[in-house]
Amino acid sequence: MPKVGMEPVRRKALVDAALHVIGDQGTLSVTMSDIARQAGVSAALAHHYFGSKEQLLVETVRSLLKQLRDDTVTALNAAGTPRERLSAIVRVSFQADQFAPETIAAWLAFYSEAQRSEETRRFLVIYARRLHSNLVSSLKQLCVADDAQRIAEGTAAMIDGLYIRRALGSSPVTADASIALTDDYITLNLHARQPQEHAA
Amino acid sequence: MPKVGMEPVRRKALVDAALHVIGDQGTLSVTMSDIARQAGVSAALAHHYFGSKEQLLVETVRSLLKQLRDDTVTALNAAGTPRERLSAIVRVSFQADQFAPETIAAWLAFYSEAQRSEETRRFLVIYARRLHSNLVSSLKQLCVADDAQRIAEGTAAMIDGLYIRRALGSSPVTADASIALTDDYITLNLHARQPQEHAA
DNA sequence: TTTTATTGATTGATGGATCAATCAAAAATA
DNA sequence: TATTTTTGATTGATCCATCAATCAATAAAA
Repeated sequence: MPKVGMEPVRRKALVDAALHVIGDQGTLSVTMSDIARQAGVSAALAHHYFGSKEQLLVETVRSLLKQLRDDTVTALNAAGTPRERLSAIVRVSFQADQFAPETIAAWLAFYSEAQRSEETRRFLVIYARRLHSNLVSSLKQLCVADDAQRIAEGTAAMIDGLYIRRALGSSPVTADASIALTDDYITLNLHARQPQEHAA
Repeated sequence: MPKVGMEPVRRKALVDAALHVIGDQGTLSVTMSDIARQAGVSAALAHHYFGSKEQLLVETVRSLLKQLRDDTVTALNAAGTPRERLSAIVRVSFQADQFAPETIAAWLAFYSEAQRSEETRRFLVIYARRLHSNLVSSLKQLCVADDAQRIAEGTAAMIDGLYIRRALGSSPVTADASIALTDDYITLNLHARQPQEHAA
């Protein structure tokens, strides 16, 4: 069995498995065995490569975050105008894999974990900052800096809120509806505060 | 010791203790011992009155929800116009005790739990529906029904989102700022879609 | 043969649940 | 009023399952 160079393969498999199982069960209280089984290896091997469950979980948030960042970068590169960039950011947030119930359940679990794990909180704060910063960056080209901050704050909140409501699975919040709602919010704000701006 | 009629007293003490401990630790993975200790009784007594940890947790969500409902009813009674009622709903969501870090941590933990516990999800769905319904009820007097639905959806999402961002404790989301942001969202929407409405 | 990969077996700790045993107030009885 | 009986309240001790973590052993490269 043991081909050399398995480490990166196993690490990835385990992180993916963790994400899968966590999303499926909706909690971080999954066992190392659950994760290992999903990855097709023994629990002992998971410990061998990650040292502890906590470390594996940390790597898992990191991975979740990286995925989102990569998607965002790609989307931003394809967008031309500032307004298009804003829509791109919104769209990425609600695109298929991010908005899948299991993915949201995993995010939720990590948000809860952030209350305890300093490292997890750090990662989530990074996500929040990045989203905010991306929004502000485009908004500043469309309105005054002060408004840009406010609109970014509201947009970010709405995105996160739509996630939560989706997690409950109550109201049929489709991805498209979520995108429309968030995009409308931006448009509304820009039209309300910007008319006199084109003079500058 | 045993004065008769302790049951309601103990139940309340245990539920309050559960809320306290859960909010403090930010997770439902608190032990019955932790809760019982906080309530000043033995773990065995908690089992005696609630049968299981799960049941105690369910009663705890119920209590959290009841608190919010009572506050909302009070606020709505004090509000006159539909627009005032909307602001009242928003204000209640961010009022001191609801917006306290421990309370938010508890909410978050329960949202995560809803992925597993059918009963917990039921309660949270009720909360979501009630919020939505309260919003729509007032909005319909200020704009067309179709818009009312949409605005309610966005408002609810923004409220939930601001909660999450507060939970992270990153950006300094004060209660006042949150109220302003949400209220602005409502105002903006009403002004944007309503001008031609006064003709009807 | 040395190194890397891998696992089954084992363990220490934790925590939910159960239960037999107290304790004291209240009610019934004398 | 004094005495006995009953019952709710309460707990310490304990059982049992789960789980993270460790380790010694095995198997396949190199």
